[in-house]
Amino acid sequence: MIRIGIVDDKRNNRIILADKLRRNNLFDIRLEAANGEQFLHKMMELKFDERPEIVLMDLEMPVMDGIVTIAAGSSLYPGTRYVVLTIFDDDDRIFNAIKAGACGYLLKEESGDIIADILMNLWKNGAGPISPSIAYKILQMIQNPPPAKPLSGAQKSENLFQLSEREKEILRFLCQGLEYKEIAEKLSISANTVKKHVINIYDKLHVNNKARALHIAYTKNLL
Amino acid sequence: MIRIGIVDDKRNNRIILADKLRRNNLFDIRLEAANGEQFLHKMMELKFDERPEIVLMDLEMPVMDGIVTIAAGSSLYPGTRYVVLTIFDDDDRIFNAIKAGACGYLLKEESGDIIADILMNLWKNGAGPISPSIAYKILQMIQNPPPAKPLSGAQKSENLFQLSEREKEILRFLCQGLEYKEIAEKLSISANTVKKHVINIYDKLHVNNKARALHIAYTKNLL
DNA sequence: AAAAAAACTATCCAAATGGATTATTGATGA
DNA sequence: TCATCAATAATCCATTTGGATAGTTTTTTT
Repeated sequence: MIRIGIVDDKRNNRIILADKLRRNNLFDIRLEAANGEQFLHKMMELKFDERPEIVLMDLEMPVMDGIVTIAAGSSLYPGTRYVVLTIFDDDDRIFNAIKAGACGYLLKEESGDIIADILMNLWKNGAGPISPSIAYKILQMIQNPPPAKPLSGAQKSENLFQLSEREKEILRFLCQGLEYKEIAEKLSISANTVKKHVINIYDKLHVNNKARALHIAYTKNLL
Repeated sequence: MIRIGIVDDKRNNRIILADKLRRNNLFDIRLEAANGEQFLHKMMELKFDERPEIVLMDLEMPVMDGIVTIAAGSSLYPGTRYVVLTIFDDDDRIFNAIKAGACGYLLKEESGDIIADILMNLWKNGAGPISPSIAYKILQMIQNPPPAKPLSGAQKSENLFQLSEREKEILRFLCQGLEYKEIAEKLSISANTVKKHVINIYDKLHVNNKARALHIAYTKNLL
């Protein structure tokens, strides 16, 4: 049984999808959530070996958008793979999702059998479902790297989490292991302010402690 | 009819592949070569509209290696697309081949039908053929760009800090943002013990807080 | 000029962390 | 066999952190 998570804001969609998957006895729906916030929260509460191995993620959601959710989730819980589920075959969004850490995408209309097939394949071979047009975009990206960028691996991830300049600055200090009051001194502000910034950063990254924030910072190149 | 070229040093491979392709009447094998040198020579002798539109290129060849051949060929004859055919799916070579100008990458074991399908698709849509498992590898390369390796030799920073197995284990949990008692639970030991280990880790890394320890862990690949 | 974001400051409180010290057990090695 | 070391565990104590809440002041945008 493959442990599956479903994130979609429409309750009906979740039910339909869960039904499709339950039809053959290969999938165990372990987690349902109506938005990213809820999803991350539920993931946190699950033990490692209870977390879904594959999460089907809707992109069009209120509260916390699917791409941000994948970015945060794939950093925090690398044992889980994310497959985008969407009604639109919109290359750009899917491409962004993939950069955020998704390993494939599926259209919602696909039949239960096809979805089941693809998920099985993902689980067995680690090969995610990727449409030819997406694969081609990826290729082009490698062959023609975006202009005026150093070809060294580090590319700035485009402010996926909407951190302000000040927040990024403080995140960098955090990564260096400075304490609130040390950062405060460096910036000539109060330690209370630093703390407030840090809490705001945690909110934006959807985490609740320094280690997790740094984990995202390092793995998503936020520095 | 799509004009095809096949470059492989094993005569037998060329024959098998040509047979696979000839089975349906879509492909016209125009050029065969046993190595890069020979391939480029034959290309030169052909008129523009006789040259293959797609070349299937083995990588493992004597005299002139497939990657160099693609690099040269794609410069000299941009009207021809190159698809790498190989038995190995080794990340570095894929990456190099693609940088050299290959527009797709196929494993030799793929069935004739699949190869035919993919080539047709390449011809019609310009979308390069990529086996799912290869596509996934490319994805991963994009998602985790290989860290620009700083120095030669001692890449395998073999336990530079002399951490014990237990300590490394605990360091990994720390990086995931777990607290002492969560780690304690996972390992079925006391939180006090975890704390002791953490302090020992700090000693070995010569740091005095979590953020600095994680900084070293991430930047020195201790995970 | 008004409204909306960012940045700044503060206080209270609970929880987590770090440091130092002491002690038992089992495994490894000289 | 004796010494050492890794792993285990506990206690005391000060400091740091996380969370909630409530403000003020700049800056930016509309």
